[in-house]
Amino acid sequence: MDKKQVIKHLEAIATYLELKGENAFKISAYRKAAQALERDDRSLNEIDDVGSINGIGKGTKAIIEEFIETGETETLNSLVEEVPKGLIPLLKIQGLGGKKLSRLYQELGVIDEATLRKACENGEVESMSGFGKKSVEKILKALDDASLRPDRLPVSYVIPIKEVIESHLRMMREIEDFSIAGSLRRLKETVKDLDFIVATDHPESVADQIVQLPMVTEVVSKGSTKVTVMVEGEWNISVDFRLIEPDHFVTTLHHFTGSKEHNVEMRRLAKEKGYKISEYGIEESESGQIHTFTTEEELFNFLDLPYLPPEIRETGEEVSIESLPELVDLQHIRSDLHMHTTWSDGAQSIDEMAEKAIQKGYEYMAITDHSKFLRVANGLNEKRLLEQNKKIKEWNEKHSELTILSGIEMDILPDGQLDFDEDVLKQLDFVIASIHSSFNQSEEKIMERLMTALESPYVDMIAHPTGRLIGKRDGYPVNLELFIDRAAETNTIIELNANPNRLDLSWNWLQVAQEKGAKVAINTDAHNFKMLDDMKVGVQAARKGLIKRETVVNTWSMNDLVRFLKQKKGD
DNA sequence: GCCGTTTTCGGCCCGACTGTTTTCAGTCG
Repeated sequence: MDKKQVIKHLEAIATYLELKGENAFKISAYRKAAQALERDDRSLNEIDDVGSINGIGKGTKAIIEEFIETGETETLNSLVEEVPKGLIPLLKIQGLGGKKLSRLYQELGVIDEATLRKACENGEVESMSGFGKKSVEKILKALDDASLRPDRLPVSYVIPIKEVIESHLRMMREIEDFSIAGSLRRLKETVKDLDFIVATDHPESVADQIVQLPMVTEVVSKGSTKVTVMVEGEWNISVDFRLIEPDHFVTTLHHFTGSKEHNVEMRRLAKEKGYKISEYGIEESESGQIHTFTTEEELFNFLDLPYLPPEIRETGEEVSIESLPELVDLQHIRSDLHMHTTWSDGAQSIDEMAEKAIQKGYEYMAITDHSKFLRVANGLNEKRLLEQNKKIKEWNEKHSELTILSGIEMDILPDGQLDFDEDVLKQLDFVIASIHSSFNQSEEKIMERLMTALESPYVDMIAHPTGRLIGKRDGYPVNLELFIDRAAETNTIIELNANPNRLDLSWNWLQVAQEKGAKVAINTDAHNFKMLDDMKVGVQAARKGLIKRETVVNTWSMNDLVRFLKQKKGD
């Protein structure tokens, strides 16, 4: 029995209560209890008395204890008997909440997708009070779309959509300021929809322009302060625009950046101090005076909080942080240590990549093409690698504004061997080891492969440690505790691969890595120069894990990095 | 269902929009 199971059980109770149309506060009490348990650092065994946790009272405590003891609870069992299981997925349909669904069940006998569809089609739903023609249309459409789309979309899918929308908003003259908000601004790995906050004195006109945008395929709703549209692509995604007066921009942005838990904590804190927060400002409860702000920094400072960047506004715990260490920021980045060129499967030459790195203000960078094992990527053999090495030396002699480190992204072979011998690796400035093959091996075998790389004094960094592609594949099985421990002990750098498909290692494990003293590099793994821009996404992901500037080796000077790498080799 | 030196009852974060109503409940973020 572990904590996750208990959390799931409490959440299941909440969902069933919702379907019963129970009191909303009762439902949220169960959800709060689940969250409280999740947020507690301790494992289930380490918690003496769950009742002592804030948010868990007598009732929930009894349920938790019953569940731990017997693996089930009377509460959920009777709920399951009362409420048909098939109703649960129907809660996801826009516009159907617990109350309405509960009525559909009780009055029409709707118990699952099929019966709901039938009740819509034969006119029963439309004839119910509170429902009408439009409700039926919406439900039917949702039922048709439901199977087409995953619940949440990978961040790599939505970033380009966000950027196109931004380019249109930038051209609208009546918009004073705008920003992405919501979970994309917090850089969740997957998101449900997009939220934009738009400051304007002409909301009607701007709303008219927004619904005319070329990517908009459907207008879901259009009011004086909010417009919701659908954007079709491989998957459909809904996009909200909040149109607000410029004075309210910052408080609205904060509000809709969330997370929900963050907002709840902020409001609680504000209330303690005698204020009331809404998207329109912070109101003094006594006098009714409303404060607005020009930056989010001001807003946080007003409540005596340090500036909390969007990425860390997740669990609500961040609100009680007393002081925040200096987190890594895009401006701190001095290099990119993982990229490819036309020598293997990249699209640009060494010169072109270097040119771009100079434009970004980097002081140094590493060229790390694939090694010979990766034939599909035109991996370099020893001869070509040393040729490239020579070319890079020549480049460095001609240029003073940037130094290129000669590197390689060397495969860790399926049998655990490294693709190059030590006498070759010795001649390089920066050696990356990574796995691109045999993902389906056992965890034991995968760990053997990773350990070989970690133990080699010539391997400086492990790239994309789990091999995952967000929303597409899970990656190979890694014992991350073990991996991180050994990386920290051997001073092997752990990569945060900034490619939005990867974000590997993930922020939550990076946080563990930092605690254990491991060093991190944020790299783009660029295969063309546009991809060098992914650095900003990588930095966001790192901040989400509260990664400090000093933990990230590519914020260091080149001399500091070279010294660190030498030490590792025992020189 | 949880919580509390403004408390053991009556709040619980707050506001907008839709679709259905004739003033608002339900849903959503």
